[in-house]
Amino acid sequence: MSIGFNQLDHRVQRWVHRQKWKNLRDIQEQAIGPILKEGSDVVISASTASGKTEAFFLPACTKIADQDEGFGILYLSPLKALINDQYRRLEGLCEMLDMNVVPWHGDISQARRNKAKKNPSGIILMTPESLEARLIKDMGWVRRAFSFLRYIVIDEFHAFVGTERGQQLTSLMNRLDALAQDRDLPIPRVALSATLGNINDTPALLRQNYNMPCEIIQGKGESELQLVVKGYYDLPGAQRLNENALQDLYAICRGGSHLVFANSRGNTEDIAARASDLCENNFVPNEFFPHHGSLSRELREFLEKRLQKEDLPTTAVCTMTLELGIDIGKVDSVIQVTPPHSVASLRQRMGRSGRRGTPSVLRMLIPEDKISHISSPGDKLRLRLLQSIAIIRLYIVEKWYEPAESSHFHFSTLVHQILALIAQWGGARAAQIFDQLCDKGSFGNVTIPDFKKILTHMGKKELIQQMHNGELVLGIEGERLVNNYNFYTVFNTPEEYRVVNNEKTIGSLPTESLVTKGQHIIFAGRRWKVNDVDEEKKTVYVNLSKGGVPPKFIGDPIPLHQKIRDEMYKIFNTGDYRIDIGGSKVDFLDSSARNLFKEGLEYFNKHDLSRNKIINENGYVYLVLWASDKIVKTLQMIFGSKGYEVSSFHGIIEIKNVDRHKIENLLKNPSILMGEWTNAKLSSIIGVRHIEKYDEYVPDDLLINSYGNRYFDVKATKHFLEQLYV
DNA sequence: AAGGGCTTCGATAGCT
Repeated sequence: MSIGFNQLDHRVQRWVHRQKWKNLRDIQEQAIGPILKEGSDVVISASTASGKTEAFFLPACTKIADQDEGFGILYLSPLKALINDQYRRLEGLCEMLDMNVVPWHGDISQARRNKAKKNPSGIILMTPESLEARLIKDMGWVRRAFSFLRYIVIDEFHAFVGTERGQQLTSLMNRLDALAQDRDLPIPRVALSATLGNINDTPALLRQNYNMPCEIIQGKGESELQLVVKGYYDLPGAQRLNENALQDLYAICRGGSHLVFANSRGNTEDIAARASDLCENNFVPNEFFPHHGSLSRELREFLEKRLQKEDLPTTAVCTMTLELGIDIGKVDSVIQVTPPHSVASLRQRMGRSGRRGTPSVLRMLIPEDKISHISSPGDKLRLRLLQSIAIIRLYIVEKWYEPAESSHFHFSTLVHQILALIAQWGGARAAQIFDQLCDKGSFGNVTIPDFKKILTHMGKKELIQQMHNGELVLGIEGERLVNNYNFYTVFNTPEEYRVVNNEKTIGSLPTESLVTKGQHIIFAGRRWKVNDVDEEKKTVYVNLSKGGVPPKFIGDPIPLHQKIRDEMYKIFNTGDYRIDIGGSKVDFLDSSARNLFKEGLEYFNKHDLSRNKIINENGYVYLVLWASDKIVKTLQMIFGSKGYEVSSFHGIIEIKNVDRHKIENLLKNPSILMGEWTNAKLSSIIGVRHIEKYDEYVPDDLLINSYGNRYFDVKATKHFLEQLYV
């Protein structure tokens, strides 16, 4: 083997030999030096199943091999399922080293935790929430157990970036550093990630106060890809996937191992159930199963295990629950039904396909409505197809994907961390809290006046109170929040019904889905009749039955990035979507998708949409701007504030009963149209701004600000309009 | 008329 390999502990080397690896992969080789040196943070970025985990653990375990006191490695993961996977993968290596490894999350038994608690050593695998709980409940133990900690490693780091949980995560790491103040250097942080929008920004996201260098290790590019986009004609207003597409999907998947991404839980359920029906009609055993966040853990694990069995044909119809690195092996192909929402998630999904030596295969099935008198310009432009093509081109040609939005304020999480810090220490001074959370912490964009405002407000709401000596302690309401076990999570959890069949929980439904007794529903890929709804116990009882449609699942908006709309416009403007490979143009649309594209392009040209921005049809003025959803939302609010009846769909703004010239004049005079509006002003005319878990404890003016910056962008809109007619 | 995801948590009572 290599020089790097020789630096590994001989027991680690023996483990590598036993895996029958001929040599270490490139990233594994590269990681050895920086990890062993312990003098820097490290980012390891490579595709799924590229050996990232080993790239970290081989050298890290070498380093802590002979340390028998205290945990040497803290592994943090966004998913319990991932912790269980990693535990299984680490067991062999750790046995070889006679090293402890302990999984620690909400589903791990008390007995197991107590054992680890008495004798902390080796590797601990945790969720951020579990670490939060330990810090609050037993800081003394954490201080002792982690006093010889050598590394903190975060798996699927990209899943945290820009989110409330990400803020909590970095805050937790800072709080660990603060507990270990006698160390010369802070504890090295290692991020493992598949997709990082802009990798050079990652070090700053991993550690805010930046008193540690950071090494970046990047895996080689993607492997070969095969790809086809298939188009379908739907009846106008069709709600469910059309029969032809379903038949194709069945024919593609039957007998193999595939992942079908269908965007919504409702679609996922519908497709899984109807593909199962096809199996039944064809007298073959069912091989189609749904996988999403509302299904019980048992059902999900059953499917994950089944996917690992290579000889058993299995198709998972899934949402993003199968995007992250849960161990399911590689599949023959990925099928995307209806357009993806982002390049980043398409990339993530593609990482699931491509067995050893074979290219990854992507098929997109994109239905569009047959044109009728109710068709909107969005239908006529075939925007679903166009969006699919644009995302593919950005992925393959531009090799671009959305960077995570890391500029949000997340005041809700700040409130949470203030409470957590006070609870952890029993009390703290305002200056200390600011120093740790804001100045040196993950809330660096919060100013001192804003921080003071938040503390004052928290006092008013009895979350905290000030002692005579100036120290802050929990107030009555603060005690109530912190002592609820729901406190450790920083994100919102909607109220749900349990769905029960024969005393077994098969999943949960949001209470907003409003299921009623006697209703027939599709759930967990099967058809049921609702026998009873127990409002008290929040339980829905179901029995197997026939017929039915999926219940309503309610989701949040997923805004489309400006770059995707730019690409969509560019494709129609040039009239060519094909990809240039080695000087020849490669077409990846089937004949009906090509037809759909042609129809869209004809409509684009008919209305001269490379110059013209307005279509006047069916009593509406449609603004076809090719702007990001954020800009569209901003404009929609502004037109709304002027009294127009306005809505938007697929990025096209629709205004009812208005003269097109009036609107055109406004678009041509951005400064008049935009007036004195700011993000905050727009946000202040919205009724309810509570989005995140503890927003109700955030002062209103701060909330107006953060809500405004999240959903609107007046500056970008102004800039966009200034470029519109030049 | 029409579109959309996911994650997680402790202690104890009361039972086998």
